[in-house]
Amino acid sequence: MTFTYEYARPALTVDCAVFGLRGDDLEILLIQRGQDPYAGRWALPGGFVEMDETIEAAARRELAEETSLQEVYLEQLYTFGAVERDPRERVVSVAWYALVNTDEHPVRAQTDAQDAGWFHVDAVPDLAFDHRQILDAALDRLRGKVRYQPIGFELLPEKFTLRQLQHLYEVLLQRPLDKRNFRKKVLKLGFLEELEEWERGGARRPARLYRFDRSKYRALEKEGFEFQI
Amino acid sequence: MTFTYEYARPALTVDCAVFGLRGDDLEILLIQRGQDPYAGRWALPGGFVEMDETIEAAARRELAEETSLQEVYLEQLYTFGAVERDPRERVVSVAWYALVNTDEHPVRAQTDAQDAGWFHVDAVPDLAFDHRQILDAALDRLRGKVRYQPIGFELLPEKFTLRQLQHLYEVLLQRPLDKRNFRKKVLKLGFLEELEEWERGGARRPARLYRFDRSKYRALEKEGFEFQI
DNA sequence: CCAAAAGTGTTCACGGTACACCCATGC
DNA sequence: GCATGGGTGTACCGTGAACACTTTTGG
Repeated sequence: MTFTYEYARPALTVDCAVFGLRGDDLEILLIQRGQDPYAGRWALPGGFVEMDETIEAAARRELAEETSLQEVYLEQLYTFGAVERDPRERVVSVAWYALVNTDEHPVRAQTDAQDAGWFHVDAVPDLAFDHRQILDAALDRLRGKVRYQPIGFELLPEKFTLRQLQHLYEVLLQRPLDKRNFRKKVLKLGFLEELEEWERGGARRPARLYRFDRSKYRALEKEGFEFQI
Repeated sequence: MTFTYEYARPALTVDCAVFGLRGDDLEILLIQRGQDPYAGRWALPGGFVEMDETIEAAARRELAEETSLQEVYLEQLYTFGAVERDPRERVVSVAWYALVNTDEHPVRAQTDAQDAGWFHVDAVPDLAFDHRQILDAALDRLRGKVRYQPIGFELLPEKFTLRQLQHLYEVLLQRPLDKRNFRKKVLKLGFLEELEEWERGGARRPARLYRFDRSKYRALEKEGFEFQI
């Protein structure tokens, strides 16, 4: 079956830059392409938009198909439409970025992908298409947005220590933060729920666990409150 | 001539939310559609992306064709891809917003459009498609971005008074600003060039003119400087 | 000389930053 | 008991906010 139109149309795809925090590193999820063009090359997960799904649904479907990720934080980044960005034909791609907690979201290679894996964002191999450019745009967006929107929590487990949260900001902002000032500031914001639970397993004093309270955040937001880290 | 593909493809369009400052008001440029669907309805200027142009080029071309605007500040906003957003068939639209100085950019209706006109952003008629949603997203973006990026100058003439600049921020942020504090702050930023020229024609004391110094701004930006209003 | 907007400084409160030590736990 | 990271408070400085009068011009 084929489809015929009066005017030529670009193909429409989605691509996803998926970020995760692993130990001390900010990592990006890549798949190794199984088919031409760029067979064998690493690339962002993505694929064609179907006619009966929104573009966001297409992004989620491709993530699930290629990497088995589900229910991640996903936000539209930018649409890339250079004429020659795909060597086969004109392809316009709506890029998204996703944030996942690598503990709660294990990843495995699926259809279309030979392999899938996490790479330190500073040690990414040559990528297919213009995916390097997409990745850079996603990193810029993430680093800018994390300072005034509570998206960093998406990279952490549901319950986390203040040390983990501080470390996350240090990795994203690429500068050290003062422990006492960070704690004061973030607790004063008023949307962290202090739990009666403590970290386990380390050879040291266990740290208290906190949880991001979305409803409290939304309430504060409505009152015109703004934060900045 | 027709074009045939193995898989169905959405049509791809661009739509532009063009903002201008007119007197005391923030206005949006609309065209009145000459053809179905929504013939006679007001809409954002826009149209189909051609195969040999980038999506940004498509946005600029449509603006020129429908409203005769050229060389405006243009930035990608968001891509709208709801399945039923166009009653004819599946159409995905890359939305852009533009900022123009209404004095230096007169507007007139061109091809496809019966008419073109400026509307106060709080008095916009029913719009075609999902253009109301696009306009709201553009307004949010503009109001957010103007606070920490020097895009407001795009709405003013090249030479402007501090009064005009303050007024611009008051209109965009929808709150009054203190004259003395505003002047102190904005002059201290260091990227306004104080001219030896003065306003003309008013029945009052003429105000000094200033100019936004882009190269000075870029230099400050490189040093890690950030502003916030 | 009158109306209208231009232009200008100081005080105060708050938040950001710098900075060092004791405490609790596991081994 | 010792190593490791958890947890805490204070002093200073710079920025943001509040606030009112004099000056200049055109008519």
